[in-house]
Amino acid sequence: MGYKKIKKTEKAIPISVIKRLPIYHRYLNKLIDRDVEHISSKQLAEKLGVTASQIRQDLSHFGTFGQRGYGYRVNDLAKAIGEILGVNNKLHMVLVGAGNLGGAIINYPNFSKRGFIITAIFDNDPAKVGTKIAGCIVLSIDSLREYLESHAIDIGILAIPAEDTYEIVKIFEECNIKGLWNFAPVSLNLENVLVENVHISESLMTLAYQIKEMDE
Amino acid sequence: MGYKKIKKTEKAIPISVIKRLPIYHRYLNKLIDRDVEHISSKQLAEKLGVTASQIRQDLSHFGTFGQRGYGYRVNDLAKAIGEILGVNNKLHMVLVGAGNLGGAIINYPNFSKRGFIITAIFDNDPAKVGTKIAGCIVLSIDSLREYLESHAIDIGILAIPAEDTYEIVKIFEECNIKGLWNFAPVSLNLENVLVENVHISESLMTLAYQIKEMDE
DNA sequence: TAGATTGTTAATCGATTAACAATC
DNA sequence: TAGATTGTTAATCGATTAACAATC
Repeated sequence: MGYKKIKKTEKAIPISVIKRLPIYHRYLNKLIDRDVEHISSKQLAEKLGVTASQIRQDLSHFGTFGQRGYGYRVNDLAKAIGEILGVNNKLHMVLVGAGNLGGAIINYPNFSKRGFIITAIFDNDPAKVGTKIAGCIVLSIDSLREYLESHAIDIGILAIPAEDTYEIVKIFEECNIKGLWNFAPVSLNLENVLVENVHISESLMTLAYQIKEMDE
Repeated sequence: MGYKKIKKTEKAIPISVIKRLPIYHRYLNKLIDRDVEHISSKQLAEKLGVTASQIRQDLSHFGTFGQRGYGYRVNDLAKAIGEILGVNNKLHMVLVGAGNLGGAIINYPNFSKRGFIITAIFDNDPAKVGTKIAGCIVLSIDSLREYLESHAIDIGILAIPAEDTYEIVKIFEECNIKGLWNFAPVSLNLENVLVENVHISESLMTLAYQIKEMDE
């Protein structure tokens, strides 16, 4: 509970707004690839399954980006949202867990292009230590703390089983990590660390529920 | 847009409530493993980072599950939520994309225990066709349509690149799939298919934004 | 019984949508 | 100019929190 820091800007931006920005950003970049020059909030809304009003309202938190009567220049808007999100800021990350999921994350497309740099991988399986995944060497989990103490790491990625989570999270907390991107099937809520829980199996259960309801 | 079907029960349950149920469910099962017999909404709320009021409000959509002055029997509540979510219903799924992410999904722990059955894997890489992943054979993407037409499949899992998504989604739509669990970096919004978009890279960008804000 | 905690109603808060003047 | 579409304010809608009587 409790704010870590009061923002300087007038009002805090709702997290629901922030969560939509990357979605707008991705689609705008797709439009750039297709050489689309401009788009109205209405057209964008239809493509993304939101309302035009919501897009304009969301953007208004950050400034004015369009032209009345014309819409938005795709290039300009993509760039503006990219800047808001800080897509060009470099963030250093370490991955814990060199299993299937860890491999999938590290191989995720355009990851490094977006400024996300994985500098080391850690695993507790001696058979994996010393091997390379996507050009990055796997280190022993025993060296995680020392590594964090001697490198400036922003984000820890947890791709580990639920039962190992507590122990690993403790190390990250004690080393003052800024954020954790958590794929472990555990809901993390930490006092001093920003956490993004990727609730993979929860999302499947939500889908399953909706299918069940549809069938009556 | 538009509702597919009006629910028979008095009021539709908000999706925000449904999304929290699997989180409660998972933690209750953890408590069962630890032989915890009962828990109050207050205790549960503290552990999960929500309010006690919200937990009681959420549960009240489905009935009454606790005892005043005592709290909830962990076993009973876990079972009740499990039934609401339909965790014992079998759902048949096919996975499209036998890459790292596909492998991670199919190896996700307790997947099949929860009634989620992956019956086939499809890929467009001839080198992968015929191989086995987690005991399941990889078929050619060319046979997806025929497979869907001849088997009762509830959910399609998309673990494919963005550029292949449109083509594959079309097949699923035409074969009247009930739901799609989408890991491709595209926002899907379909008229007649329930979609759960797992916005992996969007969630990282959200975390990155928050870290940037924290640093001012 | 006295203390605790639910289930539920009411109050608050926040987010989405609608509407429209401004203006390109 | 006329038409289109923004940016923004106001209205609506929905979700969360607070409060408390019911009751174990």
